[in-house]
Amino acid sequence: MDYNLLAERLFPHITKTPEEILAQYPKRQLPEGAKVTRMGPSPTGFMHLGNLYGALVDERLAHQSGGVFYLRIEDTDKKREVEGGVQVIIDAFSSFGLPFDEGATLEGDKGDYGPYRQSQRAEIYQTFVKDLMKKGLAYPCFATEEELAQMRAKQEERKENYGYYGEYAVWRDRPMEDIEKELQKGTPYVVRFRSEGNIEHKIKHDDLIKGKMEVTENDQDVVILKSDGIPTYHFAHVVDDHLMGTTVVVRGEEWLATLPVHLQLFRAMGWKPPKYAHTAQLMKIDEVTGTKRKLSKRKDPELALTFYKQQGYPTQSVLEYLMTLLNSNYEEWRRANPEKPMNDFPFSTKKMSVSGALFGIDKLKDVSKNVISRMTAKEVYDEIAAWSRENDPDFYTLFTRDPDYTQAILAIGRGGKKPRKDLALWSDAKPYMDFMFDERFTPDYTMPEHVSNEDARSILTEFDGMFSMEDTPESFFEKMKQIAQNHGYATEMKAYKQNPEQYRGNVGDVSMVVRIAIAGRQNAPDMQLVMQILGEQRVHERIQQCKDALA
RNA sequence: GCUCCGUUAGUGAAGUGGUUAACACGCAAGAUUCUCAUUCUUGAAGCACGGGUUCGACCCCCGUACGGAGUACCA
Repeated sequence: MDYNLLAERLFPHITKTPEEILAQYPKRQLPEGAKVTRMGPSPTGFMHLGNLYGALVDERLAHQSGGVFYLRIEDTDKKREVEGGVQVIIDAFSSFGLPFDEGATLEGDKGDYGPYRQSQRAEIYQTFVKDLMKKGLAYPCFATEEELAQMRAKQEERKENYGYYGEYAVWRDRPMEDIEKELQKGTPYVVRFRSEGNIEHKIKHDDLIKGKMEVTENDQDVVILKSDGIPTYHFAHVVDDHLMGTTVVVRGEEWLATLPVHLQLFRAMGWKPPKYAHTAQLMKIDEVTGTKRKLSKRKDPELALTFYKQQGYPTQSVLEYLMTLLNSNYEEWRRANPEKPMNDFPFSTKKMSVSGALFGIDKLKDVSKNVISRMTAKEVYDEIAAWSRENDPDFYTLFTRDPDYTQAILAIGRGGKKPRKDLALWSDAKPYMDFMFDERFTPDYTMPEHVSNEDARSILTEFDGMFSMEDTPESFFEKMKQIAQNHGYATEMKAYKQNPEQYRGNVGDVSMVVRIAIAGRQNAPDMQLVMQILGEQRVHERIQQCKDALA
């Protein structure tokens, strides 16, 4: 068999040599130890947490080492490609603030190692395939889908390993005449790699996350070029990551199974493989079976990145939470350094979980409360405004009507050592503060159990006469005590608890009556501040409204 | 079927050949606060199972079970 002849017969249009292409991708000039990572999503129109999870690892590894983080669009499967898919990818990452140094952008490519869309690299891949073929390491395969299915069925029946290998690799050593005959007929064909691997052999692999392990050598003649002339992931990965100078490949552990194929291809090409970091699968609890399982794009649309934006999770919260999943010592670091930017954290793949990570909403919310509590009122205001504009236009109108007013509300209990942590999502803002807007003020005037409506009215009347915008929290509470005393309520909690029968209630009840009148509910932030923000007029109005309702 | 990976409280997770097996979320109780939100204290709850190696194993080895992934002209 003349392999040169075969290669020329199949790839007459490929005139470049591998050397010429290699020359276009010079070694990157980077400082010692700098890592080059890449994000390689497919434009399927769907981005999920797993993508972000991996991207965060990529981004941290690169930028922490002074390296490069780039975006490569892996659009080798036309069937799954979705219109606007690239836009979805770029939007998703930019909204989470993960900056790519180079790669595909909406305006085209940025950087010297492109093109960064695999669909535009057909000639490059084919050049290397042709070269492989000349060396007898690749061959065309004309097996049809039906033939492959039959092969599989036979293997199942015989309880043999599935796949295209050994005696099943029927096109592996066909004479040129057979090939020529199929070509004449115009039969579609793929190109397969000629594997010399043996499943009796084990390969040692040291994974950045999983550590040392042994995998079985690959004996399958995998497809490297599909019938449309576009490579499979396996081949594109090897060619691109070599040419583009990737030093660390971060990908999901589902790729572990094909690692032997990739290692084999690197070897055949005469290239040094990158380091690999296989991340644990992001899991969820299946609602039906109650068991853990890999999150699925089809079944779990709620795990799309867009879901979290719609629900109103701050992007920073999602990132912080993912970081806690990624590196278990992150939380500890965050407690010690509450003010530092996340990127100051020394991220390490060694601290990553080797088993699955289950995404938990409760934990996310906890992280989010802390994240939001660290923001200023202005920042929170801007975020809620942006969120509600998209997702709750009615509330947006109210919320932004008087920015100073709204921000004053948001400023209550903010800053200081023990900040309030009322908000986990931007959507929490509405129930938290809606009583501050007259349009949304829907009071529930149910008084505490042992406070009669008459008492309540009397308390309110007295308070109405005493209230002053000049009050401080201290003077306000003094007034509460005074009213309590005048009505036979205990002024001290302790005194009341010791002898509850001696009082009609306690100062807490008095405050509660005022709170219910002003806020229309039993829990609200600091009343004195709330009243200052509402203004004298509305305080009086609300007290009157409550008294009327109780009459 | 075959290959590979995994298994520490409800969840995430640290960790070591000899420990009272961290920590966080959640849960429960209590304290503080006029309510709530905070904050603090305390509590319940764990090394999948069976062998072996060893003076000693959660940790090392071998099985079993369970879970996951892959086994495509998808990535």
